[in-house]
Amino acid sequence: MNPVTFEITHVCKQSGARTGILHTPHGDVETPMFMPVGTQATVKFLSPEELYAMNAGVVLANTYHLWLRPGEDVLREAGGVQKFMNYKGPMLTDSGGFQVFSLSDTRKISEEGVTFRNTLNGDILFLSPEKSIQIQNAIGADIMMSFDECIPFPATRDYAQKSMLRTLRWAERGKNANERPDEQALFGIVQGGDYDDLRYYCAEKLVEMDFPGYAIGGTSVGEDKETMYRMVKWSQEKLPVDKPRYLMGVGAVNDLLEAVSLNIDMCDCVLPTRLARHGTLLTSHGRINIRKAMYKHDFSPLDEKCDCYCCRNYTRAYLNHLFRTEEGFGTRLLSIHNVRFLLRLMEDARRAIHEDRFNDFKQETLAQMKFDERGF
RNA sequence: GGAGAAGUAGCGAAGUGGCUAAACGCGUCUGACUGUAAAUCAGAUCCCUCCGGGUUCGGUGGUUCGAAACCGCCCUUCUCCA
Repeated sequence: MNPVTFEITHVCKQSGARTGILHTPHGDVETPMFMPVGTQATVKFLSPEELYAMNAGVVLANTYHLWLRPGEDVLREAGGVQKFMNYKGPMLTDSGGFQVFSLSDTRKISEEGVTFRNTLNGDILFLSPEKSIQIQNAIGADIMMSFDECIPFPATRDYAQKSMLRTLRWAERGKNANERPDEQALFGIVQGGDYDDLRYYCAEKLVEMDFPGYAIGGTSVGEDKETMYRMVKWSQEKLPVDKPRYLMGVGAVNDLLEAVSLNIDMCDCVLPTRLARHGTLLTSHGRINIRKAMYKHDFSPLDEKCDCYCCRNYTRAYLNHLFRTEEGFGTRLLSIHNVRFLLRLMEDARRAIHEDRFNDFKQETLAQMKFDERGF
């Protein structure tokens, strides 16, 4: 019995994009959706109450980082990450696969797994598919991810193939290692770089293993938009229609809308919270940096169309002041706004799909945001 | 009134003869950020500019091939003593 199941509720007649419901042990969430990232068992600067208030749904946590601190023993004692951080909604853990990419300076990959140099204290660490699942079982999120290798772009065909085949073997090993299959669902991850046949092959092999959901990895690692969308398109073509599709690490507005067009149901990204910490906010007219002098005397809300706590109560001038004085409240307010902004974008996307007008919605939204050539 | 110390770019502060248009910090301005080693990082910040050029280190007059730096005078500030 799969702990996580998916049902499609509508397919847009105009675009083919779909809405659905993801059923999890911690509640149902509507798709397509955006998932905020809480790497170290906290979405930086946001409380669980704030996440509920903005209808956050699924929240991510990270296997590698929680393994280092506080350690799997603490997570077990706590009764899982949800109890630990007091988040009552569904959660998902990334496997540490992204750290194979992002910590590439300090790691070595072998068939057995990946050796990391602990960036905190220099210790040698070893993460394997089995170990990743063991830790993810301790963390206890509703959805676990296969331990994969997220390869850089560009990568040679030879390397992309070898890595993808190894990621497939790791997926099989991870699946066999899951000790809580009735409580925690494990998703497979499609890799294969920028090579169509590798993407197809990987997806087909994963489907043979029969996962309750499938992710697309190895994107948004520095490639251009066209390449990224191509990789997503290839990756999802061979996936079963009735299983959730998760595009990993994508959160720019235009990318999210493109992902929905490509039948993606779930996306996650650190972008809204990171941008917030750096003073950049998302609005229906594009990105702006609140530190700019032009906002010093601007007593309008961040985004007049936004329904978030920040926009309902505070002005650009006040946020400008909070950022210039480095007051942490400003970081919290912008984080609330940016996360809510993307959640609402997806709510609007779902509504447009139900109304069979997603293509129109996408076009209108992007036009309003005045994208430059590089994108949002 | 006497003794001493100091005046460097928006601010603070290095620099005591050429490698100095002048370190560094702050401030200011730009840009970046996509499964978080990121409340971070990169660039700019005397003026005009494409190469390049033009004016600077309280003021002024000197010394020198060459001065922010050495000398004289002046102005200003600070500390201590009366």
